[in-house]
This record gives sequence, C-alpha cells and structure tokens, in this order.
Amino acid sequence: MEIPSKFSPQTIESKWYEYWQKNNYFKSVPDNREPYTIVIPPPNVTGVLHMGHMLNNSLQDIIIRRARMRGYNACWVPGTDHASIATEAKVVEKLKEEGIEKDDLTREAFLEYAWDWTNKYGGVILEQLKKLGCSCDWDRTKFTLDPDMYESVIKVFIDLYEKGQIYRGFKIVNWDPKAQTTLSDEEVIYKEKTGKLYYIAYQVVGSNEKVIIATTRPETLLGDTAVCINPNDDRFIHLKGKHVWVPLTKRKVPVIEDEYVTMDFGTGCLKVTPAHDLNDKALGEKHNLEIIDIFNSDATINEKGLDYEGMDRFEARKKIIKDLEAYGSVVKIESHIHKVGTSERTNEIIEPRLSYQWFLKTDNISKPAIEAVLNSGEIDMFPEKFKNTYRHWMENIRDWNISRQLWWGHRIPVYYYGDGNEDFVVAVSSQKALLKAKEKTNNQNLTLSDLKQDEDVLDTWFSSWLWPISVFDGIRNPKNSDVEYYYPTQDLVTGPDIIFFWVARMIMSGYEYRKEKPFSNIYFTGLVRDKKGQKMSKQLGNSPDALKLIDIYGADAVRVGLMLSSAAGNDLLFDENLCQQGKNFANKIWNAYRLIEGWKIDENINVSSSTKEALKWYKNKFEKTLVFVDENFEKYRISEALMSIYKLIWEDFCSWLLELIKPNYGQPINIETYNKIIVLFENNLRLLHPFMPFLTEELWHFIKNRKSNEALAISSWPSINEFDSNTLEEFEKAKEVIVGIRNFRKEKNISFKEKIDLFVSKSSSILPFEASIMKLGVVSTISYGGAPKDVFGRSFRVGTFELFIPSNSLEDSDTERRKINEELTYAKGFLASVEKKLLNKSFVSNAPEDIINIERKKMSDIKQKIILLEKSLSAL
RNA sequence: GGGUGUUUAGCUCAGUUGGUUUAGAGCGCUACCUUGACAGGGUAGAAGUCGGGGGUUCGAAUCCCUCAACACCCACCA
Repeated sequence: MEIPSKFSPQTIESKWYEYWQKNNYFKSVPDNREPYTIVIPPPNVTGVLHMGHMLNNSLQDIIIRRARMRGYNACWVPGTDHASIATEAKVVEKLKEEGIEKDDLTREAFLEYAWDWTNKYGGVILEQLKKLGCSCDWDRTKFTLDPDMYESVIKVFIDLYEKGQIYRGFKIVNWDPKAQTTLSDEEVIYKEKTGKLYYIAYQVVGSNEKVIIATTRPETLLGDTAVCINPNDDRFIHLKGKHVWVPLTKRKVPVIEDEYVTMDFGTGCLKVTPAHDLNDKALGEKHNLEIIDIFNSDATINEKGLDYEGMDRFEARKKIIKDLEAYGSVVKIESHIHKVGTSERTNEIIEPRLSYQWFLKTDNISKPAIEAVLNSGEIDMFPEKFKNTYRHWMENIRDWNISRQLWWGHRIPVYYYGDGNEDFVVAVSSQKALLKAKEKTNNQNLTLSDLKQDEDVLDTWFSSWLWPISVFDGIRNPKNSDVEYYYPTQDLVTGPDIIFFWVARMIMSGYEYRKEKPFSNIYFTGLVRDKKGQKMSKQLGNSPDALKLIDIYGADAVRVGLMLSSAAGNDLLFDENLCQQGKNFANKIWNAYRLIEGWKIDENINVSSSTKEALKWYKNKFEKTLVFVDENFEKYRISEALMSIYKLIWEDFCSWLLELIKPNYGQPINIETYNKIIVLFENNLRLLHPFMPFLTEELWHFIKNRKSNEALAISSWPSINEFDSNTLEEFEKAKEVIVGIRNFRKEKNISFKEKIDLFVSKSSSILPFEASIMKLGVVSTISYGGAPKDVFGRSFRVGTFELFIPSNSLEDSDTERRKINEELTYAKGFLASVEKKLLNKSFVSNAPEDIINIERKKMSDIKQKIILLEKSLSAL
C-alpha cells in the first residue's frame, strides 16, 4: 500500500495551496453567475497572525469556499490597513532604538522611513493567511494607503466638506500626550482608578470667607476662570456676584451660577476650567468666560502656568498641593474612585484639550444606517443581541473627530492661505487649491508658496469605513462594472469590539455613497481566551504562536479546533486539545480511505443483503445531515454544521457503514458497491472541504486522477434530495438490537468471533435491518416465535421487541432479575407520569390532538413493555 | 449610574415560537477489547433536583417576577 498510515499535513499543504493558486481558483471576475462577496477586515499592515485572526479568517474561508462550491462567483477580497496610530507608534519606537527622534526628521524623511518599514514587514500577515488556507483573490489585494485608495478617501473628504458634513471646530478633544495626537471618543478607554479628591480653599475677594472646592485635578486651577454654584443652593446664596482669588495666582475670577452643579457632590461648589474639561467648556461658553490653556502638547505646563512652567502635569499636581498646603489652603484629601480616560493605543491618560480639529457630522448620515439594521431588516446581525448595542450607540452618536496629529496616513486636503478661521480651501491638490484660493480671496497674486497644507492626517477609520466600496474602486468610478457586480457584499465577519469604529461607519458610508447597504449579514466572532478565560494577549504571554500550531497540527486541524467551540458572538476558550481532536479527525478520514482503497474488487461477486441495507440507510442519513448542515449555515451556526459533519463521517460513515460493508479479511468487494462507496466518500469530502480544505483536496486526488477543472475546491456542494425518516428510525432500532447483543457478549465474555443465535418473541413484525444485525452482531440465525424451552440464556428488550440469546454459561438469575426489576421500575414510573397526564381532564381538553396522540402511543408502548418484563420475570 | 447578555453532566456548549419517551452533544473520565483502516483505534458505562425562590399554564430548561453570581457595553458628576 502506497498510502502512509498517518496523515502528515506538512507535506501536502503548500502543494495544494500552490495548485489552487496556479489554477486561479480563487480569482474572481464578474460574469453571469450570482456573486458572493466578502471583504476581509483588513489586519494592520505590520501585524502578525494571532489567534483572533485565525478564528476570523477561518470562518470567512469556510463561508466563501462553500459559496464557491454552491456555484456562486465567490470573491474574497484581501488587504491590509495602514493603522496610522499603531504603525506610526511602532516606527517612532524603532527610530528611537536607532537613536533618532521623530522631531528631528522632516515629514518626508519620516514617511520614507515608514514606507521602508511597511514594505519590509507589510503583508507578512497575508502570507500567513495562505498557510491557513484562505482562498482570497490575491490579485485584488488592497492597502488602505494605495494611491487609488488615497484618492478615494480624499474625494470623500472633499465631497462631505462641500456638502457641509465636514467642518472645522474649536472643541475639547481627547488628546493623547504620548502619541501627540487627538483620538476619537471610541479610542478612549475608561479605566477605574483610585485617585484623590482634593478640597481646596478659595479666598473670597473682599471678605475673610473661604469657599471650599473639591477637585481631582488641582493643577488645572492654573486655568480656572470661574467658580460655579447652584442658584438653588442656600449655602452659597450670599456669594452671588462676588469674586474669588484663585490660589497661587494673582487672578480673581467671578462666582457664576448654574444648575449644572450637583449640590450634594463634593462641596457643592465647582471650579471652572474651560480649556481642560468638556463641561467647563460648555459652562464657559454659556457664561462668556475667559479660556486659559495651561498645557503644552506633551501635557507639561506652559508659560501660562507661572512657576510651574515646564513641569509634567502629575509632577505639577504634587508641587501645587505642596505649595497649597504651605498656605494652609488644602482642607482635606479623600481617596476617590473614578474612571480615567486612557488611550487605547498608548495607555496614556487622556488630556481633554481645546483645539481646532476636523469633524464629521453624524446626525444625518446615521439615519439610514439605523433604519437598515433596526427596522427594514436589510442587514442582519449574528448574534442578534448586538443590534441593541448598535442602536444605543447610533442613537447617541456624536460628531466624529477625524483629524489626527500624525504623519502616517491620508493628509487632510485643506490648504490655508491666512490665519483667519475661514482662510482655507479644500481641494484635491495644491494647484486646485490655488485656483480656489484665488477665487475665494479675489487675489490673483497668490502663489503656491502662500498656501500651507494642513499638517494632520485623517483617522484610519476614515479610510476603512469606505473599504467595501473602495476596494472595488466604487468611490472614484461609481459606475464601474466591479462595484456594480460585487456590491453589496454578502457577509462581514468581524469582532464586536469594532462595531462602532468600523461596522457602523461602513453602513453609514454605504448608504451615503452607494445608497445601499455594504453587506447583508454581520457575523460577530467572540474573543479568543485561554482555558482560564483570560483574554489572549502578548502581554500575558498566553497566546500560542499561530504558525507553530499550524506546524504541529496542520492547518485543517487548527481550523477544526477553532470551529468546534465557537458559536457566533460567544467568546472562545481556546484549548490546544481541540486542535488535537481536529488532527485525530483528519487521521480518521485518512484511514477510512486507506481501508476502502485496500479492498480487492471483483465484478462477479454478489451484493450481500447487509450491504444493500447499509447503502440504503446511509443514503438517507446523508441527506438528512445535509439538510441540517445547510440550515445551520443559513443561521451562521458554523460549529453546529461542522459537528454534524464530524459525526456523520466518524460515526455513521466509519463506525456503521464501513463496518457493515467491509468484506471479510482477504475477501474482495463487489464493484458496484465499491463505486457507490467512493461516491459516498466523495460527497463526504465535499461537505468537509470548506472546513478542512487541504486534507479533502489531497484525498480527492488520491481517489482518481483529476483534471485541473475537477479540483475539489471548485467542485459542487451536494444538492438536497428527499429522505425517508422511517428508514432512519428503523435503523436506530436495529442499532439498539446490536448494542444489546454487544452488551450481552461483554457480560458473558463471549468473543466477537463466536457466532450466536438470536430469538425474537412471537412478535407480529420482523426485526428491521435483519442482515445488518446479523453482520454486526455476528449472529448466525434469527428465529421468531420466542425463546426455546429449557435453554439457558439472557433476554433483553428493544422497543416492543423481546429478544433472547442462549448461553452455555450458567445464568446468574439474581443479576438477571435485578436488571429486569430496574427496567420495570423505570417503566412503571414512566407509565405513571404518562397516565397522570392522560387522566388529567384539562390536559385532554386543552392540549392539541397530536400531542395527546403521542402521549397515548407512549402509554401503549410502555404498557406492552411492562407486560414483556413481567413475563420475563416470571419465567425466571 | 444606565444597559445587554450569561448561569444546563468534570470541561466547552446545543436545546430553534412551552409538549417527540423522566434533558442532549463533543471532549474528558471508568471498565473491557484490540497483531488485517486508524491505540490519534473499538465496545460499553457512569455522570445533571437545567443558578436560588416565587408565579403563569393541562404542561416550564423554555414565558413572567424576584434574588444571586459572572461577563461585556455605554455614560462629561467635579
């Protein structure tokens, strides 16, 4: 035999991947078939494959491979994301290692360095996806900074600006002092921290009185421009219209009144720092307060901060408290638990900062996106619970801060020609900008050197929100044949953590730019956790090396391992044992084929009855399973689909069908049976292919030499045929009889080589699947009409059948009696519960007819069984 | 502070508009078997008062209320 007894994935995986690629099976161009499209959630260009990617991309591959087999024009578009903050941070760090500071480089030099880095490491992850077996159309690979993608992003910015949806605003934004950029609200993570609440005394001007103010951020008093009380608060009523001295400064600020102040928090008296707090900013606008910004961009104190200039904000806090204590101005310090905003990327504490930024209005574009998910049902989410999350966010959505003070990204197409708030134009290039500026200013003498392009780039998500459109060039050329054919896509497979960052925004951009949803179904995967339930992360070091897993178990096994326990939206507690299970499964199928392949074929041999029975049963079993698999795919219950295929192959095909059909050792098999088995085996491979592409393709080609248009990857998914459930039920009964015989052998220690005789009580019907029972029970004769008299043996019952097997060994009647009594107790208890139901008048009058009939059938069945049992008992 | 989920066998989870024998699967566990596909195998078995309490119903793991534990999301109370 040439086939090795163990399946070794390592030797075949690259072979088949190359074969698929060479034959362009994954390539898709528009044709007259229906399209089935998935766009990949683009991983960070400098990222490496981790467990989350493996889960996410295995799912996409399973879905797209099945679609391909079902005859759709399947198109899976791969690509990577430039991930501006993350990548820029990596590059800055790398430069630092080489002793270079970002500030010492020009923008151009820095970008050159970043591109070198990207070209060197970028796309590694895409190669790793190939190892996993991902059937992407690699000719369509996109990068969010590709020139055409760049143009699309800029075009959208200009368009939205011209529609009045994008504006420049002077607002409090989330500032990351480490990355030196603003962040969107979604990029801020609130972490619970124990801080301190400082009670500080402010001297009232022209009085001996002091007011006490509670604050968590005493250093910001340098920027205080008012003190606020609640007009309904009797305690402070006398302070109306007065001023107070800001401690340590020589400034006096007004006492203002606003109902915003909570009377029972802190002291009921609030210091107002419009430059450094969102609420204070609002108060400041309402009451026309001065704004004093006391921080530099790195969160050190600036020249407004008196002696504290140059100090870090936390250092300054300590010093200020010390100085205040020296003046006796600190009344008390309490420990205080509160949530502190931190940067998702750098972990740095966010500084609310007032600055000019670019914003996208969201109230209009969010409307159709809400409608599509929550009302019209155009977009489905799996699991559905995420619709709630989505609704909540969408209904409370705020304008999106899209500018970032970074270099790595799409530079904002805004050109300033002066210092005024309105002294800018928005244009696709500097030349166009010049024309616009000349027109706007009526100054024909302007030159390019008078224009200064905005230094900032756009939020990464401002490019990825266009992804399903821009990968098909649908922004630049909205009528091109690709986008018209592939858009909208079918499925999006992603994590719930980016539902706001990305999913919601793609839906918004889809309706804005295509007047259509970007995808029909969203499958949210869970987080991959370790066995203890901890999130897998680099920091914890609990994440297995994805590629190493593929090396050890094979890509197919890892995919199976991941799929076996990952219901949509549920976190997945990853256990390497699951990969082992996948590997075992691969080996099982491998050996099933080895068995079949080893049979000698004979054209003249007759087909046995057991073979006929077995083939008839398995055909029905397969059809039933196929229906179940298809249904589960429709509901995105991928793990359920896989489990049913797993059981079909392992139990039904290997343990029952092959055992029934297997010729005796050295005996040949009938050629027709052999051919039928091969077809059945091929159909199994079809079902399994999306999950285990490499193994199945390998076996597919082992079976016979296939031409390049006969590869499994592009073969067909089985079509559904009717099945007879009666046949399936009867086979289940036959199995029970076989199990009974096996039990008997085990208890009597009778070897499987020794044939037995089986007697069936004078039952009106004959046993179903008699030949199968004889073969797998190793039975020489089946006789009806009850057990012979004066013969020792053991009886057992299956449904309404009573069976008897004679045995030479002396019967232990006590054991027998005990067994029957146990069965009897169960049966009587069961009968009682059924009778109780049927004697209940309200049940009989209220329950539907078919339910009552089921109960009646249960009752008559169990009564018969009780009679059988009692008869057996008295016979002993 | 608000919201959404979860809680079923040792572990991970199904249980699909309440009714198909007094709850299922995979893994694990136990016993035995196994030199003719596979020990990465086979056969069988044990194992759960469906988180607690209350209610609706002829009937509840499934619907309602309540309590508890856990998880996640959202939020500008200094």
